[in-house]
Amino acid sequence: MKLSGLAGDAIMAEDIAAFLRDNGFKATPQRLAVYNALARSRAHPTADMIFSALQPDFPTISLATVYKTLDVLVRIGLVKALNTGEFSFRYDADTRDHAHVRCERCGSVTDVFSVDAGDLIKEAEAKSGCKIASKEIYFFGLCPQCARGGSH
Amino acid sequence: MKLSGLAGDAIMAEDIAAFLRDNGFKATPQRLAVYNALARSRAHPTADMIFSALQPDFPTISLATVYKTLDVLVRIGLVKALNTGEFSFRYDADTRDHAHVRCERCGSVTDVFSVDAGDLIKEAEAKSGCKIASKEIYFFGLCPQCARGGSH
DNA sequence: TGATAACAGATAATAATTATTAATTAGTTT
DNA sequence: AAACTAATTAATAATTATTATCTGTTATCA
Repeated sequence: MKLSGLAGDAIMAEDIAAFLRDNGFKATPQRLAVYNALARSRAHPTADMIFSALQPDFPTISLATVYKTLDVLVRIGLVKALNTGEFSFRYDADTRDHAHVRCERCGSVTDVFSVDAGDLIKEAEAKSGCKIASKEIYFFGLCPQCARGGSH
Repeated sequence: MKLSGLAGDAIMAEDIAAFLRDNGFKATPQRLAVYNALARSRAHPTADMIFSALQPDFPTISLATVYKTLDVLVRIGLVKALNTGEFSFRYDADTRDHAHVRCERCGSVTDVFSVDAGDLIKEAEAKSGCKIASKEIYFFGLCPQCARGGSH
């Protein structure tokens, strides 16, 4: 089975269920709920933010379940973990290659697509002698709102 | 006062002391020791690793002092904090612009210099509408030793 | 040299994440 | 469709990284 990973062409819940099963995991309501909450959001939420967002519909879900589910989703490649230098990890259901900007005023994290990094990986391999599989690019500054001077 | 930030042309301990004072901080033996331990290392150590490395010479230093010192050093620009997606922060006394590779087998973090493909920041600003001040690039894969097949 | 604000060290507190465990459930087998 | 079984959940305890507090000490400067 193949999944696009494109936020634009929405991944269906049924696809996610099948993909979990294909990878030897059970497709539980909790797992689908965590994935859907993440896919629905553009805020790159933390585990705790996802936990809070699920409270209305899944009042009995445990924070530990959210953590374990995110770990599973990252391992099977449905979700990416972001480390923007904050107190905790953020997560992104959009697995397309893209960079992120963290706003140093309001703390928001914005996507940046099509930053043409050329063949950074090839270049880095040549320079370092490492075998590189992936990369992450983080920018730091002000989001559009904060840059315009601050209704924060 | 101006500091090069170049690991190659070694920053003297006396320079660090003066730089701390210029920025309104006291130049204590503990602070110089933390800076020197970091500058001496190429391993991008965590606070705890620095704390351990200082035990022989500073058996009474506190882990909290190491954390507080690193915070000061980062704030005055003598040190950079790295988020390589691990459990904790790493630190680098080499403040020149460069990327890092984390080895997914042995956990080491390797420097990669001169991978700067064009003006990523300008491009990202145009694409995202953000005002960007800095960037960090992280690669993930295998370090030279592990890539060669594993004396880990 | 003495005054004083900044600092170090000890330790408690907090926050994020992981481990444990007993009860439940998804997916399979009859 | 009912039973089986291993995976999973929820609750909670434990762990780990980091920060705050507080008291005695020290670097700096007049």
